[in-house]
Amino acid sequence: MSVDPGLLDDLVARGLVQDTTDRGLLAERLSSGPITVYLGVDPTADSLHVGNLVGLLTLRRFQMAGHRPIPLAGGATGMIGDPSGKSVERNLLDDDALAHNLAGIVPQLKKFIDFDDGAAKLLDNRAWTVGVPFIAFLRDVGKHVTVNQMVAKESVKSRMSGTEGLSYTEFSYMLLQAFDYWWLAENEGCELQIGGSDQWGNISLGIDLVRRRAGKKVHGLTWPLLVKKDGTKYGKTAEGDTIWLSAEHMSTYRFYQSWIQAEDDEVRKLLCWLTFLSLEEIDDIMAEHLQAPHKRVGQRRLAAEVTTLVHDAEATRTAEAASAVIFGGSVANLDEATFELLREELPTTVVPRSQLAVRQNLVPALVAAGVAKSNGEAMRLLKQRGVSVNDQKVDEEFNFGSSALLHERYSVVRRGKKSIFLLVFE
RNA sequence: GGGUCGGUGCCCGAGUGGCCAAAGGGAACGGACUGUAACUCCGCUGGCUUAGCCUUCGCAGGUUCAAAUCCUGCCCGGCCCA
Repeated sequence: MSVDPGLLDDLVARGLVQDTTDRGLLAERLSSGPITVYLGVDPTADSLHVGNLVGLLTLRRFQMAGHRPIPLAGGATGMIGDPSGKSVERNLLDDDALAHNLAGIVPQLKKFIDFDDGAAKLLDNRAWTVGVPFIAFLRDVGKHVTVNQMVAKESVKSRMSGTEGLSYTEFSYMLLQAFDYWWLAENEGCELQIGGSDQWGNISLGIDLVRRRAGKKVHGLTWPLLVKKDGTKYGKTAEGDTIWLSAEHMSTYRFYQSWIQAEDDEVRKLLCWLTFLSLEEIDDIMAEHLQAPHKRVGQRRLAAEVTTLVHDAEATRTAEAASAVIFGGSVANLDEATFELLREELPTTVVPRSQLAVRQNLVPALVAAGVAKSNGEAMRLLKQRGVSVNDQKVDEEFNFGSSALLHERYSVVRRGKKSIFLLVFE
């Protein structure tokens, strides 16, 4: 089977390479034939988020170049908690939570990788971890690693000098991950582990373990963490919410919008990292974007590509349609079918029609709909002219009379310019 | 272990008995501008049944008409000494 020899150069050009083990050796190995590459994802929540997306797509890039990917669900490591990049000790997940999280994540892992004809393999490290006796682990794994080595890792150093401390449990995390690499090297012929740059310490420890215990030379590659230009972690919307891949956690409309709202300076990088567009195509898009930034060509393409990848083309179409409606003009002329579509995409609150009869006051309605967190905040927003109903600015005197309903049941409530809520009276 | 300084709202930080829901800055949020942008400017930021009441200044008690502010104990951190 042949492989694409340009893979590593492409990854570098996309800015997806932070550190690698010996670059020359890795390049040579990658171009000489298919390699088995693994990416670990711990089930810390029941859905993946954008942070995981970079890794999954990178793994997919390896597959498209002819290599064999192993997405690894960290059922065992997820029970311990990785201290890397974490400033505080984490709560341990119980079995139920873990099973629940795995059930959510595994289908997402499958979505990005092609498993036909054994082209890839999905594994859970519980399979080879939970049954290992403690004494055996200490003898077979612990003996090959010095505490000096472990303490020298940045993730450990920062926690030891900080105020939070580090439990022995989390301290041991890197041994488990190293053990995974060793197991995969022995049993799956895995020769490369990839991950975010915060994983470098864990990956390199695994490489050492494989060399000492199995006498094999394996490789590692990390990409920079996805951060904004101000240095804060990406993966949050403007409102500070995590960008989830699951439609249950974040509607496809909001997912789409979170890319539309990307900053100009970040679009190119996001296109490189989160789409399979070629660099030439990306350059063309950016050139067009710079001609007329207000058209948001880059953001639109980014949002469409990523939404289609994570959800599907249909989700992209409805999100585009919803966006056009919401940001395109007055909401008053929309037909009923469009409202039913928006209903699925926007934060929607169903209000009993009986509330209309009592001429429900606006303030509690705003709180109930999630527009404001408290009556006080609702009052403040109203006072600042920050709320509109069906594109009409309203004040606290406003009531949801029948005149406020479109098609006799819908009211579109906006907070500021970008936050939008739908009320349905039934 | 001893000494010492400190722990205040989302974050930083002022406040050392009443005028404190607590200065100032950052961040967030709303408004103007704009490209669903950046920059800039303005407003605003505990809750409530709002002339008042409730919760909040590390935790638990206490003194006082009144405590973020004083006292006691405890927990946590910085620095110095051992």
